[in-house]
Amino acid sequence: MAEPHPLTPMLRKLEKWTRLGEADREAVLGLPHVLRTLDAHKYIIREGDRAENSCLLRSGFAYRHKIVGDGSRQILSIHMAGDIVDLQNSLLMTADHSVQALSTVEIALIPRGSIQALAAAHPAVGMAMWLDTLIDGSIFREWIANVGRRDARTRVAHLLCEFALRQEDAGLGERGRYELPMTQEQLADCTGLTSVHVNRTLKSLERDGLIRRNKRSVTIGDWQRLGDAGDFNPQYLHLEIAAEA
Amino acid sequence: MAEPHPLTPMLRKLEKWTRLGEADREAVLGLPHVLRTLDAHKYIIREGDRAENSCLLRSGFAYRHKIVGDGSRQILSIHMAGDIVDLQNSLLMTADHSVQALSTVEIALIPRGSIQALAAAHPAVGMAMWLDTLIDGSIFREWIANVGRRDARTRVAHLLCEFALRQEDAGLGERGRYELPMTQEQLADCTGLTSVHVNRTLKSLERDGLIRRNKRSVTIGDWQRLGDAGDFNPQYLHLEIAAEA
DNA sequence: CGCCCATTTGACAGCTTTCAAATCGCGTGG
DNA sequence: CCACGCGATTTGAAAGCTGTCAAATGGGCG
Repeated sequence: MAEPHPLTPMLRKLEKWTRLGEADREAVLGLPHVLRTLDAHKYIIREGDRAENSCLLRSGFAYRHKIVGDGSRQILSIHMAGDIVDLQNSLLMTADHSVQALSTVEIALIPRGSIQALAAAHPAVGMAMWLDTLIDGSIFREWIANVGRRDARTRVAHLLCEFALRQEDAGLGERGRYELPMTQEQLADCTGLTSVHVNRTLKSLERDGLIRRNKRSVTIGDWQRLGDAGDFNPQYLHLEIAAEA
Repeated sequence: MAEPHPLTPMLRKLEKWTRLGEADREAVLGLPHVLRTLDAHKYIIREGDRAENSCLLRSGFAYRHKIVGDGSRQILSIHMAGDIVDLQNSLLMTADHSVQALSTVEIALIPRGSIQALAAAHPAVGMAMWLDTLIDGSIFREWIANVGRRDARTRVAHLLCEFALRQEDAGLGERGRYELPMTQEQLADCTGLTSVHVNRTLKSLERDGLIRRNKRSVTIGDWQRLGDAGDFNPQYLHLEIAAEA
């Protein structure tokens, strides 16, 4: 009957690679926070805002993006339940991008000062958060390569593979079939393409039997072939690899 | 006459935003390390390698890159004296990209275990390294937007602006004129273009009076106009902004 | 049932790439 | 001091992937 503690997903995330002591765990759960529920499209943070909070995504999906000079949008990453979306706000003063809800989301806002104090008082927790940031960086690097050097078909297939594994890892489904809560326009903004071309690409992948689509759900017909088509090597997600001395 | 300590640049980097205590400083300088000098083109780390060391770049330039399925290369970031290039190696097990020397470089290799121990024993240093990682991430995000949503001219101009500010910040020159130690092919791999098109773009920027070139040195004729052409907002570099509670 | 947004589709334009070949820059050897 | 060699830079012409513009179709919701 006891509700699980609202920050449990954060603990799960941090303990995926690091073992925390009891005092560390208590300190994490003891973080002050404000719970919010936001509808799809609502902003969680806006580029240029003074960073006040870090944000734990407790349920739902969100995305980070930037608007460039000509007004077009580039999505930088997609986040799902358990992700700590704005850890950089703990140390950087100004948000350099926006974060928006993709679906209805439940979030916990944690004041930056508390995150800093936690890291200072509990180095093991600090290192776990640092590790999370490092993995974030690894995914960003893969996205640079994806939009910079792959053709449309490969980019889209790569993105579909990434979602499959991350959703599976987050316990939200299996890699063979999952919900893709994004419009084709949003997929286009992830891949640096146009929605028109994403549509053609998706249909091409479907025609070739690599995926099947139904509403917003994606079924991967042939994981091996989709991975090949997407030049996908999951190593950059660091799903398995633990940190150790 | 006393040689400056080889790890001094690391201290400079870490103390740019954070104030460290005397014990912290000593701990950083006390890090075990191996000094190396590598010629241009040599690998500092190869994708897939088991990560053993983090690497402080003491002088020279280096770049990180990935090779995608069709064999083409995407450069992920450029590094210059003072940068700590492979901090992610401290916590992640496997290198997900390669790092190569762009010029002759002097590096210091620091065992991952020592970095971890340092972060555990000196939380302030750990947080400074974390902050460095966060800024890295911010630059990666800007690069995603750059290759994903800007046209060739804008991408190249943006890159030139970034180099100008970063070299100035690193104390290697002034923003109005600096050495660009890269071939046009490498510039192409930074921007997701071909070297042919980079060449045309550079000439176009030059023809319009935004830059002048001489060998590998770049003079920025009109900083304002180049910044506009490159849709450049330096905020993402977090050059000024300090962390505070 | 009707509105609105997302998905599709077609024709055409255009930015970049590709493919080659010429020129340039510079260190090396005669 | 000049010729040679090789990688980098330039240039031109043509092809192609992706974007643009419009319009039709489809699906969910009040």
